[in-house]
Amino acid sequence: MIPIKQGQGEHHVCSAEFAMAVRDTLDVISGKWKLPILGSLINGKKRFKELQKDIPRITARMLSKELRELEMNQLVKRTVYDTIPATIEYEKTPYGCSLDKVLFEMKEWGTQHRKRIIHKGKLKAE
Amino acid sequence: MIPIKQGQGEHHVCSAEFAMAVRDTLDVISGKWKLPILGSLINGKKRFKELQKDIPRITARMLSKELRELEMNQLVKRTVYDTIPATIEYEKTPYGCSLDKVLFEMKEWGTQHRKRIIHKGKLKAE
DNA sequence: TATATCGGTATACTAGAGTATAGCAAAAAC
DNA sequence: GTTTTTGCTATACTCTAGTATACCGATATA
Repeated sequence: MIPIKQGQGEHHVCSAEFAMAVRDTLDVISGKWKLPILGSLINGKKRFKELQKDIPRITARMLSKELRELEMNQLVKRTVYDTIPATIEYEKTPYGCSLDKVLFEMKEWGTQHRKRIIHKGKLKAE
Repeated sequence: MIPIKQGQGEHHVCSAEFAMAVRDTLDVISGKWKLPILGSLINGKKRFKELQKDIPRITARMLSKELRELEMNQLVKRTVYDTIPATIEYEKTPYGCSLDKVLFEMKEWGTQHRKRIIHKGKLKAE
């Protein structure tokens, strides 16, 4: 048995809290359709059917569900206009924009990571 | 029909590429155990059993699987020492540390988001 | 001989995320 | 009438992430 030892880690609460906070953010933006939806709303307000047309292959069920979650997290605002048939608009809130910094960092890292890893055939080239 | 219209969004390729890059990052760090593992490796090298002890309730199967993924993404390095029984050490790579900026932003946002949302009873208080 | 340790793998299961399809109410256009 | 539009919901399914449990070979320890 070789004496390999070094930094025999006490593991602090800190790390668990860190993980929780990161996971909270993760929960808000993960799911197959949240990013496409937020992406589509960058260009301004959109109605339900517009979002559907904008996001290929999304089902009404998923669009509805994800919009509801985004709304609960206050990233998206839903406005109902009393027309017939009902007009309902979705838009990114200012708070939703507070995520931009996070998303920007993730985009930067993801971009370079793809370049780095793609050569070894790990990521789907698409 | 009320003429509600404004920013009739042409939707660019840009947004899809953005979503892809963010998702690449998401794929690397999501999964139930990746953050706890990276957290445990902050304190230095660890052996398999040490990680198991450090991360309550993780199964050998998941630990092994997640470590393999982290290794494929070059965030973690696996070193085999020719002892008996074999000694195997895992450690965060310098490249793994390049994620720190992203994780920091996610932690910051997640922390304030929990404070913001918890009052409305959306997040599990834990 | 039996048991423990190390670093896992194999097999089978469960639960949750996502899909597919049909339908609804109310009015408008044909 | 019948069909179309809007913004969804209900039901049933599939597929994948994660869990539970047992086991492996080699060696050391009792």
